[in-house]
Amino acid sequence: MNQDTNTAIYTISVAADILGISIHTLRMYEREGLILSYRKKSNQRLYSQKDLERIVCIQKTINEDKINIEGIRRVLALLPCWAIIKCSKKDRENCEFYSSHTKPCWMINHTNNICKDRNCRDCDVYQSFGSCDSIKNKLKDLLT
Amino acid sequence: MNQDTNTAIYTISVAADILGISIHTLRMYEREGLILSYRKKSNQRLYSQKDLERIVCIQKTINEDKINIEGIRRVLALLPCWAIIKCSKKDRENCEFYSSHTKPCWMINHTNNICKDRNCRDCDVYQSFGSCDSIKNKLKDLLT
DNA sequence: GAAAGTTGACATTATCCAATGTTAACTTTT
DNA sequence: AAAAGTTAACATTGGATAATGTCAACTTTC
Repeated sequence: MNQDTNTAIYTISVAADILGISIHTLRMYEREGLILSYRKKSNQRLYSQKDLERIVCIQKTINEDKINIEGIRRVLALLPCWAIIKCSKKDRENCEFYSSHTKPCWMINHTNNICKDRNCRDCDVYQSFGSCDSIKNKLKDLLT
Repeated sequence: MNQDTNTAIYTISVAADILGISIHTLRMYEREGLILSYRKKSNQRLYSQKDLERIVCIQKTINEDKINIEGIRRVLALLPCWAIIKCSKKDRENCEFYSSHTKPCWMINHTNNICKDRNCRDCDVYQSFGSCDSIKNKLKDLLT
């Protein structure tokens, strides 16, 4: 029985070691809205295998594709979450993200709509970027 | 009777003067796929008022929003042209862009589909970025 | 025919920024 | 109690890159 790739097991220093980067970088990516880490009750970060893959993907985008962090954030901000999780007209009206375009939805505090009780880390929207293929594929799915 | 803002009247040096940038920059933006200039039969570039607005928009995105050129190109590459101009299944199959995600559609040579005879400069897809508001609005229109 | 346009290549410059280091004050884990 | 985690602020560094400049060979406009 394999360990679930979704289970957060690595502490920040272990994750940094595996990835060959510094813990600063991991915290920066999170501060910049590119990743969300799992937090224990004590607020300690933990990373899953899937998290690591996402981070590798981000590194590739920065170092090989040469898109800067602000650019990546804007691309992520284009994910049409409302269509992905199928939120209602009312939900959209109560969503700060729906009329914004500089930050991904998971960087916004949702207090008054369908996302209130959802965990962004587990959400399809956040995970659209996880496998390193373009979010364009997501758009293709959604647009006939 | 006002001059049509779509009419290309400024040569590159005049446009550069008006914008306060060098002609090199204008050519670079074009080489990078951010803009398309009108060309006379002799291949000389001409710019319209609308072109200038688009360029101001690009400058803002680079200098104020701090997205680098590769980032802008990727954002533009996310425009779902197939949904905007409503091309057929066959058109999509014959479209190099549909399965690419690094370049805007207008950077790709269309030889075998609906875009073959279209002028990208006049196309809704290219002009989605013209007014400096996000292409997210375009996605909102398209995704209910 | 002079001025301004074209492409392409190569160089430079000034700025920016991703990544890391360091320190401080504190909390949690082991 | 030591090791490792947390946030926050500030500094540094190395490399990238947006923007210009220049030169060459040529064409078009005026």
